Amino acid sequence: MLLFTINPHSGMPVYRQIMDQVRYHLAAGTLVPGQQLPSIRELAHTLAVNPATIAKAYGELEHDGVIEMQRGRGAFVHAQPPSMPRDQRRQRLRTLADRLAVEARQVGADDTEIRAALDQALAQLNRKRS
Amino acid sequence: MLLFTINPHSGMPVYRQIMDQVRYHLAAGTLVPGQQLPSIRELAHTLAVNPATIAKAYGELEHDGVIEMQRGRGAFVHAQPPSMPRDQRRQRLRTLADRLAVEARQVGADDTEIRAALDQALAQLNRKRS
DNA sequence: ACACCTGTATTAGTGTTGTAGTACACACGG
DNA sequence: CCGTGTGTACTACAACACTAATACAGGTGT
Repeated sequence: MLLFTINPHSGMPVYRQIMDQVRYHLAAGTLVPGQQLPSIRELAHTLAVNPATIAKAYGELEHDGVIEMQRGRGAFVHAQPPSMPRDQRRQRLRTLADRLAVEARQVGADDTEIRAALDQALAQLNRKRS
Repeated sequence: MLLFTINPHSGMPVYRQIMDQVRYHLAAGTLVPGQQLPSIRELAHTLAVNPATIAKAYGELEHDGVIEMQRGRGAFVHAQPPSMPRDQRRQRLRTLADRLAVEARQVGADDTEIRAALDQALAQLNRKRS
């Protein structure tokens, strides 16, 4: 199964597209803790990009505590997901929610529309999780 | 009243901090359609940055239809806010909501926490609006 | 021990971003 | 008409981002 696809002309940097997709699949449950990821070289080959680009994506993900890399073995999604202290998590959530709220208001959306969009996004993640 | 404050060492570009604050105040109702903004030079002076930096922020905001600039007169928030077609707005909201959902899951938040954070963010905007 | 897998480090090139400086052009008010 | 406000256009430059190329080093399995 092909887990990743990239668009080199999308304007978004390749390494970031990789990161986003790992995060997405993790949030959706397509990737589970402990699971092995494609090796740097393998993924670089199938996506036709330089290994250093994948290495950068994986390196950042490791720095964020999302995945774990072992020489000679490969890359794996971290066994126990990075758990934030509740307070710090609350603050982070507020930052993210503020951003959504402001940008949504910007396009003229009201509270109901915004909540509905969030509900749909959460529902889709939960559906894939099953 | 001082409407803007910036942190040159935050890592986030100054012009983007300006943009975010204009958008925020607009969403919160602190800035209302038609209202005049501080001039490029004036704001540049009070924030101690180069006028071109403010010009860039204002320029982008104008390109996005948020504000309107007139030579010799000044900058004003656009009279009628940019209204998107419903479909396009729905799609945009989903993109924003997806991002929030994925990043929130990343820090281990569950649906209830996420919804609560959004409710708080919306409540705060509505409160200032009054 | 060896071959082959893995990630790591270093260097470099190319483009873009962010800010600054400076000079220009239009609009208003005396 | 002229001075002073305004936004605009241009160049320059340092910093960073992104990707690539290449060589290195540790782990695994036979």
